[in-house]
Amino acid sequence: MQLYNTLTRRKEPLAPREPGHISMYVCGMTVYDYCHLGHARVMVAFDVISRYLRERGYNVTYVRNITDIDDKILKRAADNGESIEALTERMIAAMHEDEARLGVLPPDREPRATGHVDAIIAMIRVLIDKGYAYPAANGDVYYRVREFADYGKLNNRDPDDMRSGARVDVDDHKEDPLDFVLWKAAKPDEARWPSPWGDGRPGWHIECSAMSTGCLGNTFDIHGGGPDLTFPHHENEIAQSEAATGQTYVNTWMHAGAVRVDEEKMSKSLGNFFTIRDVLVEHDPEVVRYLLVASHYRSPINYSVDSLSEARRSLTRLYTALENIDPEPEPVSLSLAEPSSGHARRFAEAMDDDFNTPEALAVLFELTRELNRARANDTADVPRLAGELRALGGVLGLLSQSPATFLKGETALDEANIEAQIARRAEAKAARDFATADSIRDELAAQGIILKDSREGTRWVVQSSSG
RNA sequence: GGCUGGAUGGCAGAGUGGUGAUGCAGCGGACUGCAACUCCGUUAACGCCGGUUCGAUUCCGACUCCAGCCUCCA
Repeated sequence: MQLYNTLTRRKEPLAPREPGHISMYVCGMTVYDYCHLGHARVMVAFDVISRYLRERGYNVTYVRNITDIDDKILKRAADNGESIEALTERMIAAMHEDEARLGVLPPDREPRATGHVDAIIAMIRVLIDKGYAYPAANGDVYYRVREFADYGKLNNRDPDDMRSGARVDVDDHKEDPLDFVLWKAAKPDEARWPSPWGDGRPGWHIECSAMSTGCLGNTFDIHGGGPDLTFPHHENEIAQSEAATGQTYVNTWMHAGAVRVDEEKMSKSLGNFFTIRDVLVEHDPEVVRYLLVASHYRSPINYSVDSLSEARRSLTRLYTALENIDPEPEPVSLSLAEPSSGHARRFAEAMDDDFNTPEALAVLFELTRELNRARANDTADVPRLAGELRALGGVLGLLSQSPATFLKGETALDEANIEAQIARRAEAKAARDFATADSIRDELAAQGIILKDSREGTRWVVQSSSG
């Protein structure tokens, strides 16, 4: 397998530290608000990655943290007049709900910053002892960036070129403007933990260093996150972790592409974000997931109503091929490490190449065509092909619902009435009263119900208003 | 200004040194009472200028434009 490594800026063969086992840490959410589509992209991207690695035979330990103490959380809780804990618990529950609806499997571990303050303090202490950090007079503790020779290696940045003051806050308490905070002294009435440097709370970057190495060891295989985390967050994680342990922190850095709206980056700070739950009011979660998987995980994608309806039409083609399979699709065991069929092999080749999901989807469509052909000819391959389509789709977290559910939607339609209309139309057709038959079909069409005649009778699907 | 990445047919989106991505849309045909679904066929692309090569969309260089990061952000 080949994985693109942000650190080296090229694809490299996957070489797990421990044969057959992959340790993966992904930066998760700061839980002060609902998740938006940018979060969805990261969750889905690494969900697909972990699913595929497992399908490929690796034993994966997937850790994704929750940042549950942070300036934005303090502010939001105060604005809402609720406790920090009430806010974060509410948002964590919402996040779990959102990801479940998107078909994202839970990570193996979900450590929270507030649950690892001891480990954070211990790491800061090591950094101070080694001369990489210093307590300041105001009670903060800072990381001494100039002390870490490799600083900037992830982003190809030279500290000497990062003109102090340009966009970095000049802070009297720092020795150097590039230094960043490891421990933040608590102001009166702020949430606090005791520490050797006074009451306070962890800085943002240090929690990931402490939790990732705590869960996975000083060196692990894959570290992932959103596109905007490469600097400074991940650069700082490297500085902290490698200074503290003296070992390589991460072998492969992986970053998802940005989600844009109207050609502008979607972000909380710009306020142009769509929350997952808002989008799911109008759209099937699997359509959203399809949209996210239809582009390579590193490419930027533009979110729009049009792109969603196109995703829906594409997914409809896959589900249509699986509709009313008789006999039932065969359960297929894929064994993607040594694929048996041509489709599985090409699917695996695509995914082996840095998780090329668009190419993998192309294989699903080719399989779909073959399945449709087999159905038209009534060949014995139908259950096997259908089972294979389902199984390969499942690796991407797609095709998980029944075709009828997807195609007919969750609408509160009176199915008995629809069937009665269809029966009435069948009678009219039998009597060659096509005017009546067509008017019945038109009436149903006006309600968004599309009829499809076949040898076995008439089936119907709902044409989504959103495409 | 610095650092990354990108520019592919009407749209979305992979990929490749010489032949078909794929999906949606279009066109022709089959199926159908007519449609829808499906199938068969088909149109159509590689930002710009140089270089390497028998041959470049693919490799190299310049240029133009776009995006992300450099500030909390997934």
